[in-house]
Amino acid sequence: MTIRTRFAPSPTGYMHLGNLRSALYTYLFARHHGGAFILRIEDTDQARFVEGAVDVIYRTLRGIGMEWDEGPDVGGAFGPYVQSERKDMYLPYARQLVEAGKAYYCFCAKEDLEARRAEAEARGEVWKYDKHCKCLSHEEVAAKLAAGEPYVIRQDVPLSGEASFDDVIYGHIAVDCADLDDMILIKADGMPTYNFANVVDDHTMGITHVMRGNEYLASTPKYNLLYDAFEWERPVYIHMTQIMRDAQHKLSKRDGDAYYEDFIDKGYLSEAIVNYVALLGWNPGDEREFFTLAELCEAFGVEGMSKSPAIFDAQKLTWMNAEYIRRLAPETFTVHALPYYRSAGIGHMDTAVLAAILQQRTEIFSQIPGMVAFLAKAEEYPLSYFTNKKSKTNPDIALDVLKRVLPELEALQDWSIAGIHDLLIGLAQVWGMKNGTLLWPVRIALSGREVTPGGAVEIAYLLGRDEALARLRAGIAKLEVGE
RNA sequence: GGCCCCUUGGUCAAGCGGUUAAGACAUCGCCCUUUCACGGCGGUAACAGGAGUUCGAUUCUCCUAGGGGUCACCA
Repeated sequence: MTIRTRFAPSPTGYMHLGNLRSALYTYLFARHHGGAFILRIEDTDQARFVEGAVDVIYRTLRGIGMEWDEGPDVGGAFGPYVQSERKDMYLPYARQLVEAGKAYYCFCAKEDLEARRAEAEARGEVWKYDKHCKCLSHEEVAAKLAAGEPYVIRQDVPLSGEASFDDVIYGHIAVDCADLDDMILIKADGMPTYNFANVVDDHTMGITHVMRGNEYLASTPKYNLLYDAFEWERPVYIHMTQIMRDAQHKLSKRDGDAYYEDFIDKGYLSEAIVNYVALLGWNPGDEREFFTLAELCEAFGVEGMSKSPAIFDAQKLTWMNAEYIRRLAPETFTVHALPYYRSAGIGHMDTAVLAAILQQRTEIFSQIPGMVAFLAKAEEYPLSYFTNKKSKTNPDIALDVLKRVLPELEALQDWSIAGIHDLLIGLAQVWGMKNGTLLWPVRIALSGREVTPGGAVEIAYLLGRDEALARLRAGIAKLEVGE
């Protein structure tokens, strides 16, 4: 048997990380077993439909490399793959169930139901549909139907007995039929409910393994009653955990950083996000942490899936992203960094040198402008920056050093990294001082910052001769004035 | 509230009757060093609680507690 899995998102906006991970696991499971991965769009709720959301789904999945074998835009033998285009196929299936005595027409008005529910709750009872309309005779039903009375079709759940199934991750799940409600299959508007459409779609599309969030765990026995009523073979169920923001709340839309796009915008690498998310709730069984999508396909298995929810740790994602950045070829780093260079006003500077000083220090690309702002524009700084114990320097020493360094640099022919480096290090040696004693004041005067990416040499080079010398002179003037 | 599920350091997480209870992130300290970062070395830190079963429980069972999910003509 060929394994067939599906990812069935609702087009309601951007790609939530929880959804992304569900899609990923579903994809990985199919690929690992040489099966098919199907994309189905669940858009039965037109009220929640968001324009362009389907494209977001396509773009995100493809951008990551998760290609689907069947779906709305690529076709397949089990189409259509958009639920709204399948709306006519559900009612016949529901009628088939009515014929078989596994479902029934219900004419109860919404208001009546709500009243009865309120009564039950007032008595402290749990409301369950009372099968009021199940007792209607064939004639009564036919009459109401003929009269055009609005109706829904409900699943007829046995009053007693046990409904159970075995989940791959959670094991045996059993619930008492007495606790199950007669859920609505077809709504008054003729459209199927999500639950019913899901069962029909999954079966008619030949889905063998249903992978979905564990919020469906408790209702799955009900789904299976439907499969049984149709005499369809039940799929294998794999319920997945949620991603949490903390122990109490799941990662949700209002956290502002629950979306894949949010992280891309902040300068995270797609590969790092996917890698991190894959590890949230799954482990390969060995010590590996870094995986390409292909490696994930190879390593993935349900044995490694966790049954308890995982809390999203932005710090670890950031660490992983930094690792991915460090492993980039310098040229690739530059491709990602360039937009940020431009916005920081240093787009004209030597990208090889920028990469050399920034790549090891960049955790997320959006940090770059803040790190390099001083290169584009000199910043105010206090004299206290010239004091550093380890480098054995203070404003007096700094003034002396800078005054002696300035003419040497002015005379330097070769304004390159090597040229500046050899000159400065050479001077420190000749003058018999620690490298730091000479380099610290120079770097402070050049950058105006205590902490900078790169050292005095790189900064002097990037600034260019004129600007570097100007900043040195300004530093000397500042030290002479003493403020 | 009924029903279902979950519970190893701050976080991810290994473990599947006998371990000094891995590893990673974070954190702390030291080293390297031209600041920071990178890198190297090391430290702190966990089996929710209680009964069983067993020669022996983190591991199996039950109970309690805490947390989550679900009880719609929403998906």
